[in-house]
Amino acid sequence: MSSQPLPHSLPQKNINTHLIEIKDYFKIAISVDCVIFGFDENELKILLIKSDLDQFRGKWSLLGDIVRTDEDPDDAAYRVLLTRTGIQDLYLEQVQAFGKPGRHPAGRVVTIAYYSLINIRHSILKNLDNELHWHPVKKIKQMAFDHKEIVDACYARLREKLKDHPVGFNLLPRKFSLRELQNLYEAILAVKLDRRNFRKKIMSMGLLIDLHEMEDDVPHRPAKLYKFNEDAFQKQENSYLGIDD
Amino acid sequence: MSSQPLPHSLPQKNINTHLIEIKDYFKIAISVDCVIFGFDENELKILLIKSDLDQFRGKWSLLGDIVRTDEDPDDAAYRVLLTRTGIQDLYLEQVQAFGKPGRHPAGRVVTIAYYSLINIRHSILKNLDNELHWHPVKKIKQMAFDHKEIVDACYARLREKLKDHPVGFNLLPRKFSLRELQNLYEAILAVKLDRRNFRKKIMSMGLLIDLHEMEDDVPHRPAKLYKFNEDAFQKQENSYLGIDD
DNA sequence: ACAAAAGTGTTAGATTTACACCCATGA
DNA sequence: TCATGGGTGTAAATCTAACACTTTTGT
Repeated sequence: MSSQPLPHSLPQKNINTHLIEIKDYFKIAISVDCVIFGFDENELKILLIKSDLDQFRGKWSLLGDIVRTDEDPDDAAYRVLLTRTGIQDLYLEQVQAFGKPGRHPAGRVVTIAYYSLINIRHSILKNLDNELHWHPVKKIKQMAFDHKEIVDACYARLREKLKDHPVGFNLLPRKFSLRELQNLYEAILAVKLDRRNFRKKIMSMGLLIDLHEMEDDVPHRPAKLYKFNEDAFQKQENSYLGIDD
Repeated sequence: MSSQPLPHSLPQKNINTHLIEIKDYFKIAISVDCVIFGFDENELKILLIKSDLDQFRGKWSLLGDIVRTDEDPDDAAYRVLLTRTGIQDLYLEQVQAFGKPGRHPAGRVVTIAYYSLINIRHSILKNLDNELHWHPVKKIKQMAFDHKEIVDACYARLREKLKDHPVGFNLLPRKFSLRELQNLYEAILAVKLDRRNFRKKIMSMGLLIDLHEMEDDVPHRPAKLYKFNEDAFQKQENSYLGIDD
């Protein structure tokens, strides 16, 4: 917060004000890295791949790729996700860029981190992808590159998001019980929730459609099944933004 | 959310798993752009510069620069801020990357957006920077490049941040009255706040130190002056993270 | 004395939390 | 019939929101 004398040489040219030659700066590559969250066996998991780089042999890394010369980074992230999971329409959100020099041994690579929420059951992981595995988030200790830091940032973002926005549905199958939804919230937020209060809160959001179906093959009283009310959700988003209404 | 058959050609190589040649991808430049917030005349303002690029002649743009080949993007943002405002220690937070192809006329430039909070009075804007101006956020309609979009994203982030974190102090002088602080909150959140409730809430945070000084030269009853309690704030942050305590 | 903003408590309403019993199913 | 989790309501506590008068200063 302290004032400082200005350096003597102010920049006379600037990328936003003058058309300067930027070809000398084309020394940095851009990649995307995806933290793909899934929910299985009451645990929040992320999809990782084994790195073959010497420096990181045996360590796990995120799924990512170089952004092509004419590609929108968002599209690159969607491409990685489609290629690896086979899922086309999924929840994807950019988190932030990571660009410390030295973070990638192949050269200067600035990566843009995304997180994605998918239903594990919908993903088609090919056999040849036997280096792909779902890891419980809680158990991930170290990773290749700065990917642990990226995972931490994405997980923190997901937690914050979930507190205010109903994104959790993207991690569940189309039909789910309130218990499954609560397990999901408890796994992500790492807290225990009161069952009655949770149900009241979820129901008051008005985003569930009662399917009038029951669980099957459970060794106890079966639970009712619901689906997410996409239309009601869209309407809420719009009125929140002052578009509708 | 629908499943799709996998494309036939899975990538056999990947930037995170194999050491691939990335020199062919060195076609993209990285820049940083800073949304510098200041608070003056009870308005939230941002520091902008006139663009001289033909395409954007007369339009306002953010302060930014190319990230140097061996430079951490965070450092590049600090560099831009120091160079332009003369302020060394300031609040800076990365928001996200913007990288649509075609967003910059000089070529493919992916920019990392930051926002910064400064005390306008501490900034030293040099005379030769007569193209630099403070603009009320509310009045900014269009800008050069995709900078309006960047400003919107940074302003949204600031609003969210302010709801839970006491970052507003960075915009005020060291000594301030509760009225000034309330004006700041009202300007950023674009709401009217109840004076008594606001004071109660702020006081309950325990982050103000009563300086036992009064305003001067005001044509009405002078207000007490406070300063931000940096130590108490740090202690709170630490205990929240489970470090201390 | 007047204008202008500072300072200060209380009450109603809304939200959040804590908590215990009966029910439906499969084994 | 037993074990397991499903389903449900109420009361206390906390937080939020609404609201008006007196005080201090400069003019």
